[in-house]
Amino acid sequence: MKERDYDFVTIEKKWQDYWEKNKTFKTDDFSPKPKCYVLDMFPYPSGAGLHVGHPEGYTATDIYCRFKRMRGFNVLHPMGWDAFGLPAEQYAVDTGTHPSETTKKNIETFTRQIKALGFSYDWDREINTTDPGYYKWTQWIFIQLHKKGLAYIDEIPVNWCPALGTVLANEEVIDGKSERGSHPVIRKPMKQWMLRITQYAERLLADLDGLNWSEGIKEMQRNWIGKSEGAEVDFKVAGHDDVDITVYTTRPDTLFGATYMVLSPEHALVEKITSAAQKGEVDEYRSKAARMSDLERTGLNTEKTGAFTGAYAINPVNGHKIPIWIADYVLSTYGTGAIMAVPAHDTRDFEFAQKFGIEIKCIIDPDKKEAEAAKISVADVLAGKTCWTMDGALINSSNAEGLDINGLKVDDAKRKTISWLEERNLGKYAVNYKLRDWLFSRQRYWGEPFPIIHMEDGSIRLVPENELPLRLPPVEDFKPSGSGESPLAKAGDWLDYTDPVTGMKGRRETNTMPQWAGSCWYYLRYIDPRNTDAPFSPEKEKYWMPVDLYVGGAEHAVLHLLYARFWHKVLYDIGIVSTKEPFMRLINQGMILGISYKDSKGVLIPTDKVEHTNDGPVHKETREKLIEFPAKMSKSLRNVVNPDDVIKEYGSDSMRLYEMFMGPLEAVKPWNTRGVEGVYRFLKRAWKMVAETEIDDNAVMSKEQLKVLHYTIKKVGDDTDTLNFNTAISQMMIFVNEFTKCERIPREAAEAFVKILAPYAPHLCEELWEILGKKDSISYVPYPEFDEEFIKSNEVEILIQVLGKPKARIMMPAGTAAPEMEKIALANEEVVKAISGKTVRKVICVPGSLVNIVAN
RNA sequence: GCCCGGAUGGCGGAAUGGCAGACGCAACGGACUUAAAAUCCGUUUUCCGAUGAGGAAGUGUGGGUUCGACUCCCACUCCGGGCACCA
Repeated sequence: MKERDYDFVTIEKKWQDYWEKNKTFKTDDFSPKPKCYVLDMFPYPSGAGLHVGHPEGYTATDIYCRFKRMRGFNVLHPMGWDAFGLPAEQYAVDTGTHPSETTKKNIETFTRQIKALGFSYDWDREINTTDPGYYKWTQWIFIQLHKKGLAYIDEIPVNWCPALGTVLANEEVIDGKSERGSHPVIRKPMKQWMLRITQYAERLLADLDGLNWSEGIKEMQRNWIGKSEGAEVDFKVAGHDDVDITVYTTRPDTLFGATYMVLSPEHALVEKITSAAQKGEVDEYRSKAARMSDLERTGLNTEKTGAFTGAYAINPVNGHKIPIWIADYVLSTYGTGAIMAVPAHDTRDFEFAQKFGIEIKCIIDPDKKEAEAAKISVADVLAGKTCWTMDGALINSSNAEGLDINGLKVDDAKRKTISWLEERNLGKYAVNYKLRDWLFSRQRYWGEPFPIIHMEDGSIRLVPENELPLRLPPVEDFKPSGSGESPLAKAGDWLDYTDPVTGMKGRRETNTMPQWAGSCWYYLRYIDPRNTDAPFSPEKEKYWMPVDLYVGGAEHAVLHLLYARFWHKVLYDIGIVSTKEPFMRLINQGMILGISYKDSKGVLIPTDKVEHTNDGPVHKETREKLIEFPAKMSKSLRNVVNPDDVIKEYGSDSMRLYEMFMGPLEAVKPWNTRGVEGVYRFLKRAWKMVAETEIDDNAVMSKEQLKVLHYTIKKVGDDTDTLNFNTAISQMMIFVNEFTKCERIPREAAEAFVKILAPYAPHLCEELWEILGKKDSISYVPYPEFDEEFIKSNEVEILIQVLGKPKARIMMPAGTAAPEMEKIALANEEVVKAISGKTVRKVICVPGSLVNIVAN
């Protein structure tokens, strides 16, 4: 018996140093082995450091990578930093510290924390989006986008936040307030760089089908792209022969029910068609709408407002004159900014018509079954008292010019109406997307400068590619200019440009790119991170792409993934990447919640105000009983768990194991530090089983031992491959429970166990591997094989049920056929008792499992 | 409002349509110890029964399909996430 303690502090330090010194995880650029590219969403290195949510995904991918290496794959597993961003800039505004210093410090903390978890990254490929050697190529890609006509300047209303003195992106505005600081946000027109992502809408939508992503995420992207099909229909305006108004509708079948038209307040034709009598009212409404923020306009306030223009449109299908209104429930940015309103069959139009007393004309006789299911009275619909948006048969819908859709179902009526409109040149089939072009500039310092010069003749010039990177200039201070321009407007000489040939002067673009830019292509740079002549070599790209597994938080389900896919498709179109899609398989790890407490009134109590008694948690001061429940980790609740503390107490192998043992990777799970204790005990038992037990080189294992050993190899291998880490760990616990019964552990069992545990607890297993007398790292040792023969049993327990209720269990030889099973079952004493006095109607036999006797 | 998830012991969770609750936590009982910690062994879904033998119920609710349903279908409730006047 050897006396050794499971000294995780020493062991973990030892092997982390070993891996670093030996560059154990350095990845070959090319290899005859099959490749496997496993990617983590790289973090923004915040000042707060890592919390327990970060390592969840990182641990999962690390286990998978280590497993794949043992299975003979050439694995690419890199890490880097998405290091541009607002927090470092705001800190700079407050303290004058250059964001690069803050960023450097934060990256050091993150690196230390991540390395402490023993992840097998190839650190030689570390990248940083703020490194000029990296953003040189981000700028280069922008130039390619510009050359393809995908980047343009537009004057558009942006989210202007007076308190921050800067413009915010839509994703940084929550409920009309800034994400940071909750300051009010208003709309202000400003010249902005835009990217034409809408040009790729159809491909971004269609190519989702081939991806191995969860349906939920794909659906979110589909909804975001928001494709709809319908028609554009041209309406004449009475008294304005030179004006046509085009509306977009998904319901061309309801044209006969259109009783008014609505233009968005910003619509270009409003001024032209408004009658003198209505001008005052219309102007007032328009200026009111312009002053309103997005929140006020689209938020909780669903009360419909609008103003009549005094003009009338002519319905192309029946020549009826319908009033034209303006209302802010019609958006200028979607479709044509104008709609035909069919109050009988659109809930928004219905509300509006009711409020303003406009005619509601029913033209669909509701489907009886659907009406009943929706608890809607058909009579009310027909009388125009209730809105009906579902299927039914068209009524009152024919004209003298050959259009008759009466009696048709909605779908058929749509088709027929569109062809009628197209034949007469009154309208056409049309597709629309909710997706908008991407606002790509920020009025900030800490981002990639645009490689753009505004020449004094008004032209726009690209910085020549051989002059990249265009570095961020030093500035006096980082405060926003206040006018909306970025702090770069204060960069003095840096701004000036003189054409070396013509002498024409120009000024550099002062906007910078958004944080998304760097993260849109980082997965490509890892492939060839130090290349100074190209973003990456084509040969390496062909070998490594696409990413086989991408793991990250669901908060990036829409924007990051959509933007990155967009850039990738552009790079595909210019021929520098070989795949249409970057990420073949995507997993979103579930959020880890903290334990929180509330009192009977539901008031949240910070964790440091809680005392644990035998009766459960109570409030330290009031002694009131508290309810424990999981909630998002937050500073205010003081329920944030710091990985450093966990590692200090239990070691990083325990931390890794617990993160995976909590539950399925994709599920939302509450953190419970007591649970770490459980996996820590398991590792100690595993240590004892191998390191403190005599190894038996010549052991002959019992049938039961062989079965547990081989089943464990199979189960852990399968579960690791499918990322079901929690059940893999359970099976290894079962293995330890079985083999700690031995006085001497069979070498074969010990070695196999250390190998299958190695991806999960790599430090411990390297140490155990050394104790087992091995010289080299366990990282590339082939994964053990199992033999099905040992897993099969000669005898199986067959459950005998009567009417589905378990009555007896009988051992039978494996492979007993159904008729034989039935015979044995019916002869069983318990069974005879259970069915006495009853007639056997039917016997169901499932070989290897059960017999169910139907008797009554 | 719409879309997507989810609901299983005191807790985290496990179960190709085939023995619900594996594995772990917590709790309780025991061993070791002067004692504690650590460790080891055992018990633990609920109810009836005597604390036994035994029996009944049970996977959010109500129905259905099936010899058999946590699993499939229909309706509903609650919780979480996303979107939100997109015509």
